Amino acid sequence: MGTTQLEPVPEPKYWHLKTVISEALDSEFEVGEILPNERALAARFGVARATLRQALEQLELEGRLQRRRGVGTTVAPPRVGVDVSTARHHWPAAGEDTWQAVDCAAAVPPAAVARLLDPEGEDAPGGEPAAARPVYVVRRLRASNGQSVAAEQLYVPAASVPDLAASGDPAGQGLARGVLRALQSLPLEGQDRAVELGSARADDARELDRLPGAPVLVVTTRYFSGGRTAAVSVATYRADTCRLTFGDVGDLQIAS
Amino acid sequence: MGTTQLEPVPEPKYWHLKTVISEALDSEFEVGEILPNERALAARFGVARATLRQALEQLELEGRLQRRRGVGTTVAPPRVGVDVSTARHHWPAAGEDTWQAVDCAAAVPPAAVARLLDPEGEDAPGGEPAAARPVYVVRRLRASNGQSVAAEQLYVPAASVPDLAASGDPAGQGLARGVLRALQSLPLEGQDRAVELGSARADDARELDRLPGAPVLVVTTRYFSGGRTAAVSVATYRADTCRLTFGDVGDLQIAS
DNA sequence: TAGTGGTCTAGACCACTCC
DNA sequence: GAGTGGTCTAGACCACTAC
Repeated sequence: MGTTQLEPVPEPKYWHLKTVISEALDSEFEVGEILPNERALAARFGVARATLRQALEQLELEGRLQRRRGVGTTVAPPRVGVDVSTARHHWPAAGEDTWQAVDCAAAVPPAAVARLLDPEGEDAPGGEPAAARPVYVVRRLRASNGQSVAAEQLYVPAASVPDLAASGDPAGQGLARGVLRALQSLPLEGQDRAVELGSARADDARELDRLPGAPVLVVTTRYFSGGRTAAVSVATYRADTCRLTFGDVGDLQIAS
Repeated sequence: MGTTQLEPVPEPKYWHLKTVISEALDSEFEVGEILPNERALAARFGVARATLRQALEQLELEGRLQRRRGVGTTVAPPRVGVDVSTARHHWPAAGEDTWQAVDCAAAVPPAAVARLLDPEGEDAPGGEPAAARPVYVVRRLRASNGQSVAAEQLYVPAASVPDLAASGDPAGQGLARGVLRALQSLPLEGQDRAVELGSARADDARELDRLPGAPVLVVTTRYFSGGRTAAVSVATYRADTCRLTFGDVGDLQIAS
């Protein structure tokens, strides 16, 4: 490309750069191939490194590139589709293949989650503010092709799993499985899902092998039982490598 | 906050800044209020403007802030939930309330869309490569509370709407409505949906009142009819202001 | 015209990975 | 230790909005 000069309404340099590099990725590079380093690329295009980085950041956001500190910038494979459909209502399962329970502890949920668990914000019978009531927090990881693609925290009020207290008090992974098992016995009356853009918290970022603040797709699910919100799941998916799919093909079978 | 010193494993400044500002937004600002300008904020926190901007960018990505050139930075209202559920299969409708048809033209679809329309990549009977066959491209806008939240291009192969050619050849909005009407008469056998992160193309950005490259949620829908993919919709939603909801509450009615 | 956010530069140093 | 991407600085100018 030699059209760097004479832009009548000059688009930003980083935007133009992004286009040029994107086309080069299509025609001259294979998946997994490593690009020249940022200083070399900046020199080649005659821009400051910060400007080049702005273009690379966009391409990484779009899932075209993958950058790793100390290693380099590589051409990313196409995003993997991960199924998050709600065709059949079901509780998070304990012995599931896609999700793996990692840990569980009792904790006070963040305010946003507390609002979902208890929209009216009513106090507990004892007068304790509902928002400050601790809940079980089950942490799970979702893998796909050996890669971690999502980290979830599942918030379960103790009231939703009353028989759990009787079964002693195992810790960590054992407790996680116990909570998931206890949920299975409840009648699931409906669920509710939302997807939005977020940035990875430090702990989720670590489990997803990303830096804190990396862009993620946050999937929030409410599970309804007994006329109440019995559990809330907040799952963060790597936005760079994932495409969330809602399979809903009806009576037709599609190859792909 | 005075814990700027003595970080044993110092987190990045912009990350710390983001946290501090985020807490300030919760406690000291109202929705719609304008913040001090970037130069003033950078001076107040003792960082370079670029560092401050990194924090603001993250907060904008999370939907906490809204920045407009020439105006300032304001506290954003909570994200609006927009329903994209597929509970009942249905074609995009012509006289719908949420979507408004804007335009229509015949064009060659981008390669990614061509692959969805024709997974086998088979040639047309005449020998013309299928990927180069033009399709109707209907552009629609989705508004919510007077704000444009999404821009869509709906790709409809001429083969999907055979009776359309007979009805003359209106232009623009008229053609758009004609294509949508013609789709209604087809039996819809299923649909398929995916959500991923993208950055706004220049034309979509203009219609969404954002800068090119702004983060968007891209919702791709395939409509199946007659054993084929009869149409493909690519809708880009403003990621900063939107939360995509998949209402699927079953037999339960939830307030909120 | 003044003030805002958006772009860009040319440096510097740090954290990390790999050899 | 060499090389990578990540963070940060202190400037500059531009495009846009509002008065």
